[in-house]
Amino acid sequence: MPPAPLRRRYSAATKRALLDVAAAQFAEHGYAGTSLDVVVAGAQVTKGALYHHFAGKQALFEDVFARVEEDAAARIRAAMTSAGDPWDQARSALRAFLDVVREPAYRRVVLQDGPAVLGHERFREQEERTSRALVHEVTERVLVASAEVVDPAMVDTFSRILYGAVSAAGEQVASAADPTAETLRVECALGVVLDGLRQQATAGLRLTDPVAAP
Amino acid sequence: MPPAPLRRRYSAATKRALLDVAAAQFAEHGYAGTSLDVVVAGAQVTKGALYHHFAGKQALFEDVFARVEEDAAARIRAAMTSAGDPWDQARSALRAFLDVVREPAYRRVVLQDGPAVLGHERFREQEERTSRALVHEVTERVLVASAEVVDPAMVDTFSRILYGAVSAAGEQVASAADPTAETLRVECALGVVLDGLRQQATAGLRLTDPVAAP
DNA sequence: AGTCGGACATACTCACGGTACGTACTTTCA
DNA sequence: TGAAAGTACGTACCGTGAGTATGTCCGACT
Repeated sequence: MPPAPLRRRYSAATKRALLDVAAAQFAEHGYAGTSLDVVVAGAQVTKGALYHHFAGKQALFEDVFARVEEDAAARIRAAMTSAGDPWDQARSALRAFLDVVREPAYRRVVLQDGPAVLGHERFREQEERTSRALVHEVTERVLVASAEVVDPAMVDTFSRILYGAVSAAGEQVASAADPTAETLRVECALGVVLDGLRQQATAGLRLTDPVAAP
Repeated sequence: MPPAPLRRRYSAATKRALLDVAAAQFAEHGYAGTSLDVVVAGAQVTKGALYHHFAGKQALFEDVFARVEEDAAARIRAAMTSAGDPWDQARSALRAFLDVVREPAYRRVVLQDGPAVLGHERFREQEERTSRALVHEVTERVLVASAEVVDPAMVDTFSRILYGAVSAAGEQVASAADPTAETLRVECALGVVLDGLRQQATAGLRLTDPVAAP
């Protein structure tokens, strides 16, 4: 059965087809539950094509991972631009994230399989360029607007902790029986935390690096 | 009462040997990187023994996972009993957790491979009985000591968020170039968050469920 | 003393990731 | 313009490793 000559000419199309099918498979069945035979069959090609475009299963997953993360970050960023006040920006970003984290694809690829497949090292590298960068950005604006003294190292530490808190909040919302109700609770709880920071801000908080400080 | 059946004792020994070897392998090479052939060879038995004691690779991992988590929770709990004030308890528990999370075994088995292998569902079930229960306990004591009104549903939401924050903090410490220095920053950052809560507590915080509230 | 069942051992299957090699089509260049 | 080089796959195959089917030994109970 001679394959359609049309497909041969556009290799970018086959690569995208592979990525599309792989993304759907990884999202639905997870990394371990996805067979490359199924992927290539779904993309109407063979393993030769797959291994021509990707170094292996892990590399394929990494590309899918990056696409999912970038897409999510873009949407959160879009939902954030409107507000002017850093606190409002943080709040709208949180809301957008709580929406994103409810999608099965993001949960499966990024939160569930991501760390195990990529390893902590590569996982963090990937995050650094997308969602973590976003959280870092928002955190920095909030902290600068709140504290009198803000050390860059502390911004990093703070943003990572907040990122963990927000991720857990997202997981909580996503797995709740009533996600809408849980969203309210989560926003309330995080609101209390943020209010706590805000109160300290008005009291003249100084966020210095305890290591560098004399 | 006649002495313990000899048969059973030998059987228990082989099972423990399998668990020991498996724990070491999973901790060092991860779930996917661990071969059952290596495990049974290390335990001086064959696959027949393994599949007699465990339903499969995943079940074996789950037992290892439970052991690692229970061990960690026990150590944290032990480090916590001394202090009397809920805030101090929370602080010492945090410190103990930051130690635990720096161990490769815990990082690999629980944080990295856990969610992917067990799935979110079973992962949460396992957590519920150990570390999460601990965090929930501490959170409840702190909140009850702080707020005038505390809704149980909010305690759950709060503890999950705090758990995520602490986990991220642990990850941050574990992967830092200078873990000791990063520990100081993390404790400082989390201290600020806790102080924020404490200030609101003295101001008469009421932590009601926004869903149930009229 | 039989025999029943738990605790393994042995040998095998099969799915799946990865590789080696061949081939058609395209581009390059003398 | 025609041959050489390179691209973009297809085909056939291998090794590994999880899981299974079946046999067997031996302590325990009747």
